[in-house]
Amino acid sequence: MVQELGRRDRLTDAATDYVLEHGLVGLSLRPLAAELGTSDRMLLYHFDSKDDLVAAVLRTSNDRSVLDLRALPPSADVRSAVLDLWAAVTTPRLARCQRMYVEAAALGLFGQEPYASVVREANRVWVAAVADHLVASGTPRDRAPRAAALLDAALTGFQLDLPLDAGDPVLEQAVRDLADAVTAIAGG
Amino acid sequence: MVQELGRRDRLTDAATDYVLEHGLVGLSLRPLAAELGTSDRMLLYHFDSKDDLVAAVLRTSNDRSVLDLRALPPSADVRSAVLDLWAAVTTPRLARCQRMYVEAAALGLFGQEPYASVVREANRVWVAAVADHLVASGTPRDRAPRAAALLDAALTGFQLDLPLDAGDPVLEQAVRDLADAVTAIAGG
DNA sequence: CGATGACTGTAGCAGTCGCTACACTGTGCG
DNA sequence: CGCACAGTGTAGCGACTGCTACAGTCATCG
Repeated sequence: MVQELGRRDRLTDAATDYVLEHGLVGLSLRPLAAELGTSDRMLLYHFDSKDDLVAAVLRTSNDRSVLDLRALPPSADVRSAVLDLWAAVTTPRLARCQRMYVEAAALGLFGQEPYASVVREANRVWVAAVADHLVASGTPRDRAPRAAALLDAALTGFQLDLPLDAGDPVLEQAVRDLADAVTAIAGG
Repeated sequence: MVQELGRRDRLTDAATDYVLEHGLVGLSLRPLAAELGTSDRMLLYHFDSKDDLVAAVLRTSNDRSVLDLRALPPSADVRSAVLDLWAAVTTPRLARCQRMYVEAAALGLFGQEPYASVVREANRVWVAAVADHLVASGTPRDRAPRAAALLDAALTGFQLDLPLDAGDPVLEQAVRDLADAVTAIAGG
């Protein structure tokens, strides 16, 4: 039993990759287990229930997101901070995480657990990281929460429409408008 | 067979109410049919498949949203247009529709049909209605699409976080900031 | 009248779901 | 050694899914 302590952790990691690809909604233990080279029996052994596993996956994905976000170097000014954030968030790796976050948040909209509670915490941590990046890029600390609130909401909204009109020039213009808006909040 | 032409339509309406309440994700024909005083057998007779029914429900909900939105009287200026829009969209009746839209959009994120295609169309119509309201409230016509794009994204994002931090003063401040931002786009 | 077609109830199919009972392996510890 | 126990495979339970086959009931129309 010494084996490896990280058994469950490695399963969580692999499961997260799978769910990021396939989505939360149709998620079923048997196909997931098959892709992981194990069985549903084992997943329910290491996690206590499907909800438990889902919660772990959600947290792992969010940890990755926040890690990526905090790895960003400070931007030259607030305006480029927004543009850099948008660029980061549309990176395939981060976009997947964001997509799953949105999915989880949508499920949480109807109060369904474990989504609702995990999403609440995830959002708190994520917005804090966004605010920190804004501060590191020249936003006064007391303005950062307001700016981050608008910025986060708009970014989420953009991402929701992304597959609808990818590459739409109106969308790209809206991102620039958002950058100006955040700059105004930071500077006013 | 003369009976009433609106058979399917009345079912669609009632089904829409049910889905707005219970969400799309867990949706199952039998409980829905029970609440509607019929059977799954009948739902599949009037609609050809569950997907067909879901698409009808999605369209009905969106029609209601857009109808409500277009019923709004023009606002005094762009800034109050945004605030009025936010007020309208947080109305219980409209909030439910928006919530389901977000859920459908999230499902569409993974390319799942019929969500993806219906949501695309719904978004197009909705954003157009938002743009029209901005124009009616003093936004120059050529600025309206840009303004509506940012406004819609931010509103959607706010709604996604609404159950997380309802009544949060930061959120309310962010709405005012959004109003200023849209005003800047419209006026610049 | 008989026939046609819209509509509905019953009953069930084939499949999937999360989850569990049970037997088994291997390893470490006394 | 013998015991305990983490980990694993097999097999299956009961519930639920979308959907369908089939047999009917009615009003309408030739």
